[in-house]
Amino acid sequence: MKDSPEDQIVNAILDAIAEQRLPAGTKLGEQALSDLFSCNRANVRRALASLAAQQVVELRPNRGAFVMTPSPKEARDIFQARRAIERTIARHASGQASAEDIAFLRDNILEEAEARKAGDKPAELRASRQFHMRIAQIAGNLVLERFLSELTMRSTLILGLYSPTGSSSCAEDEHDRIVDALAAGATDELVRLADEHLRHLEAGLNFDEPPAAPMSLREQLMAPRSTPNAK
Amino acid sequence: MKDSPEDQIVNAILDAIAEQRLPAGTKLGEQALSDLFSCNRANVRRALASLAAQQVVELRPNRGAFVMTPSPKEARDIFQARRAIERTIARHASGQASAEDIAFLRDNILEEAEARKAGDKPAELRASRQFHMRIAQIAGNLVLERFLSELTMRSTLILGLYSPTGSSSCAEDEHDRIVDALAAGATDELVRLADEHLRHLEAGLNFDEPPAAPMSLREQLMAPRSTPNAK
DNA sequence: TTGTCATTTATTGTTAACAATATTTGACAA
DNA sequence: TTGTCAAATATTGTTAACAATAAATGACAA
Repeated sequence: MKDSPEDQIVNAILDAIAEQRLPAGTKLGEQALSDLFSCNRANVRRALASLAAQQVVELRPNRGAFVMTPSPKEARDIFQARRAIERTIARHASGQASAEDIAFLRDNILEEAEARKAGDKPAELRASRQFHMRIAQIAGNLVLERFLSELTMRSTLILGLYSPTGSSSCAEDEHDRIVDALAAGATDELVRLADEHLRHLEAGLNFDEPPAAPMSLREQLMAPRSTPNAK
Repeated sequence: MKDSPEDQIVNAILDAIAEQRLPAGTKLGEQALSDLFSCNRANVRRALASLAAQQVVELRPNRGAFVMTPSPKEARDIFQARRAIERTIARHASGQASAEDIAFLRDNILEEAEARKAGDKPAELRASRQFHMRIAQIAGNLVLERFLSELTMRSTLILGLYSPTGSSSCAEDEHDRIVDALAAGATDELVRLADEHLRHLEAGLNFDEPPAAPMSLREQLMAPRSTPNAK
């Protein structure tokens, strides 16, 4: 059961984006990737085509592949779609959660809180994402699960761009109450909480100041310092 | 504004599937495609990777690419997801349709009816699909629009597999009433009609007899006749 | 005839070389 | 210094050849 090199690349990039290690706008050079994963460029190319089909990567002809930079309008669309899908998921998950599911989710909340306290952003984001995805699994619809997977990925990019650092992830007590409703089989309550939860997340965004300029790998390493130019 | 060869292939295949000219299970050979579109295999490969990411094509390692054959369980998931998404779309489209939108939709209904009378299945399917997609455009959410595009594509495959030939497409009077509700801005009514419409479509499926065996291009041309074997 | 197996053929997977296109660099002039 | 332009470099796009794998063919034996 070994993954094809192409899947490896796709998954590695998706993971990196989900944990905000790859910010929006980062250039994904073919050479760099084929070196990293020690495979030929053909595989890299196919992987990038897959990611582009999922709208996670933008393919500019003759320029290369870049991590997608969602516009404010796209951000709105994505969160709107997320609400529609997560509400549906909540409705179908209600009453379907096993004891292990509930245990997993409670444990996951602790994990996220710890990561937040420790200042480990990647771990925090990973836990938060797992929370939402686990509920999707409970709902048992693979199509909705895949859609949500794509949307959480893009949400992470949005948070990285438009979130006044810090408010970027979910309020943990909301997760708490969601598990309570899920365990109690309170469908309407669960749907309401899911919707509210996402509205809060979206409300924390700030589109006023333009997103930080797209970075290349070079610029990330050049240490911007305090731009020593001026008059 | 010319399409890249890769996009051409992707769109040609999507169109063919949407009009049921390419049935589920058809093998998509790399050579055949690169000949058809007179491009190199690298482009074909990337196109197939994109289609696989959209779950419209299945990639079997060392075997090639095949038009996806949705299982009954997948069919259920797909229609469930479609209801969730089209309901949301209906809600957002309500009150947003321009006069041209309504005119287009009314015209589209006629077109579909004519195609049906003429026995032109591809034209009928194309019109029906356009109907749903136009409403998605009115709703103005590109994410939901793309999701629906993928789901209608896969729905067509499902209808081709599990529909007792004939009932395969939408009841036209339902489309009529949907346009009425859309034009009147009757949101709740519109959502209800959309949901019902999809339930009717799904109810017409029959999973009892197994889907026709996966076809290769050869078998499609060999003229199956009445299998002259027996005792 | 019918089933099995080795051989042949076709198809997919991989790699490398080359062409076309951007990007960077550095020289030069204002 | 600052702006512009040409040369140099790096990156993406295309193509062809080869290797690995699966499918089809045909010979052979029962």
